[in-house]
Amino acid sequence: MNLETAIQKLREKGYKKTRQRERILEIFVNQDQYIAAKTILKEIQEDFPSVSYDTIYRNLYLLTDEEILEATELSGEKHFRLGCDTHGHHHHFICTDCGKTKPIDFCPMESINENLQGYDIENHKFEIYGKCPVCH
Amino acid sequence: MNLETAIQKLREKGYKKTRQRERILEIFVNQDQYIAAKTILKEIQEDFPSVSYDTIYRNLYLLTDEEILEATELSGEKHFRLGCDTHGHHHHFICTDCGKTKPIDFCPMESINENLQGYDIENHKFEIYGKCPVCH
DNA sequence: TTCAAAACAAGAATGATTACGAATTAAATT
DNA sequence: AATTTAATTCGTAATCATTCTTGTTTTGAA
Repeated sequence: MNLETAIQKLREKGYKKTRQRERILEIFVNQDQYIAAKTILKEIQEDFPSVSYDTIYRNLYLLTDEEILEATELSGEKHFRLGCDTHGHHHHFICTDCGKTKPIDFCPMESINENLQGYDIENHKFEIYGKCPVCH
Repeated sequence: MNLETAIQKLREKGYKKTRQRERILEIFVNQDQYIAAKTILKEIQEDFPSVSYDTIYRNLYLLTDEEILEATELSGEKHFRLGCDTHGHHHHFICTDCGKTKPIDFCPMESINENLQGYDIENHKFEIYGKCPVCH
């Protein structure tokens, strides 16, 4: 997903293009890793010293709802990354040092052969943690 | 894992048997589900009105470190449950209503066939969320 | 240009979690 | 049983991420 596509996607839903929102998107487009909200805040503040957490969170959640970003919880903080829609549904290897990720196409739900009759499955999470080749 | 085994395990490591700690363990021994820290606090307060969060968290983390409990993050709060060491390594179905769990023996790491050469795998998480038969 | 909806800023509020000094308690030792 | 000491708890304050409130500004369409 590139910047233009994302902004177009938002525009179609009636969301406006703002400089802050664009800047937030830029950060994600340039980095293939999960990023914490406070890290985003710091980066944005370089261009807009007065952005508030409110703006950051509002946008991160909006972008997540619109499936432009994906969210996960790492050590008690929500982290976000650009959704790799080219892969469709997928999971991640996540580096516990640098936060960089590697998409994993394998989905356990395809192979699972457990009796879950009577259970209403809504969602699932599969993540592998460790050190990427660079940090290792 | 029963109460006596757990306390014995702690004693061997030099940890003391306290009434608060015993009471926390009791709660987990009697319930097969993930429980939030604040729920534990409330229950303990019935017997010890003056317990503090410090005591709760200190013990929950101690028990988790000693592998008597398992922890996971549900909707922004840490939840704990008794580790089912009878099953060895396993995963869970977690009911998003009542928090009750069903162990899942299937482990995706056994079936995965992804090229992760160069990656140092430390850990993984696989959880299925949904409604259990009772809540469904 | 005008205007309403959307978005933002500033800071306060919330809620989970952690930290800390003083007091208490378990368990080993005398 | 009394003493010792290290672990543990209590009470409270602090921290940190996140959410909320209110007033102001910006965007994009008419």
